[in-house]
Amino acid sequence: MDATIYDVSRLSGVSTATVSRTFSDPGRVREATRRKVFEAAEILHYSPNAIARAMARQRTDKIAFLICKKDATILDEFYARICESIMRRAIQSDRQLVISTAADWAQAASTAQNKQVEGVILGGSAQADMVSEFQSKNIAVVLVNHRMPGFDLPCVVSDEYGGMCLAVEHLLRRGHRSIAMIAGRLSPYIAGERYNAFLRVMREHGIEAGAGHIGMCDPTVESAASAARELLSRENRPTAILGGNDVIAAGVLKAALRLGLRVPEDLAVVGFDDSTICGMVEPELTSVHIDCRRIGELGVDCLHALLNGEECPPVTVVPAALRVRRSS
Amino acid sequence: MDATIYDVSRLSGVSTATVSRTFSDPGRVREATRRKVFEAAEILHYSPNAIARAMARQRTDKIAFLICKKDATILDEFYARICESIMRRAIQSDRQLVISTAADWAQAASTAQNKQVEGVILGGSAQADMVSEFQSKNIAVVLVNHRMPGFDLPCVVSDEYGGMCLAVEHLLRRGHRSIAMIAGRLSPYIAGERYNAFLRVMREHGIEAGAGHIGMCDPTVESAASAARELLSRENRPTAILGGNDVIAAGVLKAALRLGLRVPEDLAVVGFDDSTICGMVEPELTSVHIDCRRIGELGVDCLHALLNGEECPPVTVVPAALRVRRSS
DNA sequence: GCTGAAAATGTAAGTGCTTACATTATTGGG
DNA sequence: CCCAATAATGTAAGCACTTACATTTTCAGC
Repeated sequence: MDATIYDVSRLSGVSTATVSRTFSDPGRVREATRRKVFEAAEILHYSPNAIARAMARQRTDKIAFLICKKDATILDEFYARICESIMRRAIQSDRQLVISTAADWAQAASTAQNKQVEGVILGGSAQADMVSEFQSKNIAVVLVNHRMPGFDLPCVVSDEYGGMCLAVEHLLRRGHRSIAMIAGRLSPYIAGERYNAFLRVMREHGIEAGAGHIGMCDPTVESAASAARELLSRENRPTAILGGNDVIAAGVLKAALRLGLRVPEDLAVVGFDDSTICGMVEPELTSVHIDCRRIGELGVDCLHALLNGEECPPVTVVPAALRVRRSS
Repeated sequence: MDATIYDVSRLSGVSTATVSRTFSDPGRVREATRRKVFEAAEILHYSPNAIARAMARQRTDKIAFLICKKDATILDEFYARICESIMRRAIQSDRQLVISTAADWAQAASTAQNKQVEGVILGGSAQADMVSEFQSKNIAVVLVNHRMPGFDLPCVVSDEYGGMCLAVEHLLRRGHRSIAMIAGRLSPYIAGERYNAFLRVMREHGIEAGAGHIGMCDPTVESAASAARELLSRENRPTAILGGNDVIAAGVLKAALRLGLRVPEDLAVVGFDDSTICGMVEPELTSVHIDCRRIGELGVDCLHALLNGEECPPVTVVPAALRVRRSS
């Protein structure tokens, strides 16, 4: 049905090899020949068949972005941003991108196994067996927003620790002494970093933060709101609350408003991720900005390097920044 | 490097044809043979090479979801939801999914041309030349959340018109007479449907809605807020405002709160899309729920039908529903 | 105009699977 | 126990490219 390289070869009067070269390495054929070939191709509506090319070349130039369902989806703005950025960068690097959710991890793995994918970027907390499966299939793996000690995988993460430090220091500078934190059920790695940073900065300033300063909730506004209500109805309630992410912070805001507290006068609220939510709520949320774009780009770059046998730093940390808004 | 069908053939003592059948149509080989083959495959870590299979079969079982950048991204929760759903359904239908943004429309097209993709689902307002290009390449096209009169393409859309009717009727029932609408720069099709529905229902109730009842803004909270401020500072300000989507509604909410208006007592606000924003803001937003999940599923099903040469309804309308919350 | 190196092109053997067609094995009646 | 139908398997020709290697052209320098 579609024209093949043979058709073009015949019409243009050159060999199939030359046609092939004309398309994959135009510099190697003489100007005049090239023109003849393109002309014939035009007439026949020919365009190279990527499948056949992949077959002959033994490479697909295809990479995948896998999001682990447990703590992440494309529905999370956070991962959506990373995804966007990966898409863009993949295109720049002349690679096709396949996106998949780990729900179909089996499928993802088989896609990969079937040699359709040369490397994968794993977002969210990947599982060990996944990773080793990929490795055994000789598929390059890069971790994004996650780390797996023990596995020798390049990873690019945001500076969760530093980000949290910024947030806490900001609140301390504003005079807050009684600061609480409400953690959602984020991935262990992320949660750990933030938690440790919180504790350390507090301690550095001579404040011992105990269990009374830590709330826990599901990653929904309502759950966060009730956790906040709980914290805020205690004897000496905190004057500032750090949300594990912006959704949680929004929940805190809600709880505060319902309790008649003014934000930021009576209670300062700080979120994490700097998602669009921050601008939606009233007052706007101060939040720790994560450079998702950069994370995605660097993820692709790492994979690219790996696939080209180049060096690639084992850990890349993308700096976080604090976006101060009206809620603090 | 990887084991091929030949290796398995040799080790198991059957022909390559039988090995092939064992994997692609196990029912056609005898139990005993099948076992032998699987055993050999296990030992050799063999798994079929999808590229080669695609080459031989002349089909890839691959479809694409293309989002048109102009008025949509994966960053829009709306499209993210559709995307998720398409992913899921594609997997169920044993099809691989490629996702792409129309920014790289050229690339998307070439991917498709190269015969890697048998059909595409176009999200957002597709362009005519795109579509005809696909059609000329004999690639099946399904439109999602959009319609293109003149092109004979199956499309699945949400009942924008009906959804808006629900919203307006709800407000009228609540006693509102002076209802305004703030439209963002949505795609012409969507905006049109909603606008017409608004006007019709108003007129049906004997209210002539003129330019004074229509605001326009960019699709950002701030822009929406200032548009709302403008409407609300007029002589006889509206008692209810319909946002073109939830972001806009959130902006309206902000403007109202800043002007000291109570919601819903002084002003009712209704959004569109029923995104997570609705739950984030205070008070929670009443919004028209769009069944993104269903849209995605039906999109895939349509494409599936098309590819199998089956019948497929030219237009599928997914009903919308009103989620009443505290803001109205 | 001749020569040899470099550039351009051609030849043909893969790449790993599917499948039409040919061949062989199985089996239920008679 | 044989036969024909049917099931199971085998043979080998694609599928549309790439590329190592062989051959031919080109052309600068003499």
